[in-house]
Amino acid sequence: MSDAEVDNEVATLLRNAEQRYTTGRRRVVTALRHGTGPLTMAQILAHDASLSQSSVYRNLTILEEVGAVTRIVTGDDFSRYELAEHLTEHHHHLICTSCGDVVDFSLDDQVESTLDSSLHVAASALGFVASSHRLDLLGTCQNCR
Amino acid sequence: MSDAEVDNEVATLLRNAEQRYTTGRRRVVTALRHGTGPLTMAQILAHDASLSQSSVYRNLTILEEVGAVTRIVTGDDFSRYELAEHLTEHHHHLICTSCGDVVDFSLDDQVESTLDSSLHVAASALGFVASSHRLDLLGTCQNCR
DNA sequence: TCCAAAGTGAGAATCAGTATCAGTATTGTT
DNA sequence: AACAATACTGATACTGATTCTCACTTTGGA
Ligand SMILES: [Mn+2]
Ligand SMILES: [Mn+2]
Ligand SMILES: [Zn+2]
Ligand SMILES: [Zn+2]
Repeated sequence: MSDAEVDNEVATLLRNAEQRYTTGRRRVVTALRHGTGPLTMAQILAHDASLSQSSVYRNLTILEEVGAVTRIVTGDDFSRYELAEHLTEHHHHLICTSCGDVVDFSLDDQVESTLDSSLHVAASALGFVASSHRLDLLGTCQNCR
Repeated sequence: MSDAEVDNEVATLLRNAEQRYTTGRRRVVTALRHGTGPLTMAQILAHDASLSQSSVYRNLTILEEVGAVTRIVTGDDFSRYELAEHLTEHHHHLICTSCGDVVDFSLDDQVESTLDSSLHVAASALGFVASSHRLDLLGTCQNCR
């Protein structure tokens, strides 16, 4: 999805929720488009010094509510935020247990689909209706070795 | 692994770290053995009213450090704690996005092993040394439908 | 141009989790 | 058994990421 298409889609999502696509929100989306993984608040603010922390938090919450942003929790003290998968692609996260850094990665479509079907079987055995999965790889990144 | 074996193993892990296996720590381990998924602080305290919150937090941290307990973060505001996988079995979590409840589930060994090899391939392509994976299924539990 | 509704940002408040510390329990030693 | 050294406990204070508040600003429609 091109930058313009993402922008369009975010605009639509916000409009449908009767929210405006303000400059601040555009800047947050731009920040999230950068980087190789989900970003922390500190990273977002570092990327765009014109942003105010309280507004970014508020806008991330709204963007998440309308389905444009996903909040990622990895285990350290900070949440991380990324564009929702329907604006990017389905992917997963490599989480460095040493420095906490998070980067995206993807699996073959075939692995994904066999995984998905196994998951649905396991889920329905427990009366659970599955909507999505989350798969993280824990280990050590290149820098930390 | 039987109750006694788990107890033994936890005792060894603590001893090796020059920590004692006190009554309070035994009670925490007992609480974690109950339930069908990782437990929140509130659930642990509800299971055993004799426990004091600050000591349970401290002891969970120690039990995690010695490798007896794993801390799980699912996205709501509370951490959850479970016995480490080498004291139970490798498994994953169904997370209800409505009520926040978390229950364990497992996949076929075969699915696990093909998944693991795909993950290692993807990881090494990015200079990442993988040590374990984490797989959650998000959806709606039986109660919430 | 005006108005009403939505958004902003600086600071206060919240709250899960952590640190402190005086008192208690356990271990090893004589 | 008595003692000292060390670990543990639990009430409480503190921390820090996130959320809330509210006076002010911006936006979009009439
Ligand atoms: Mn996947
Ligand atoms: Mn697995
Ligand atoms: Zn690292
Ligand atoms: Zn539920």
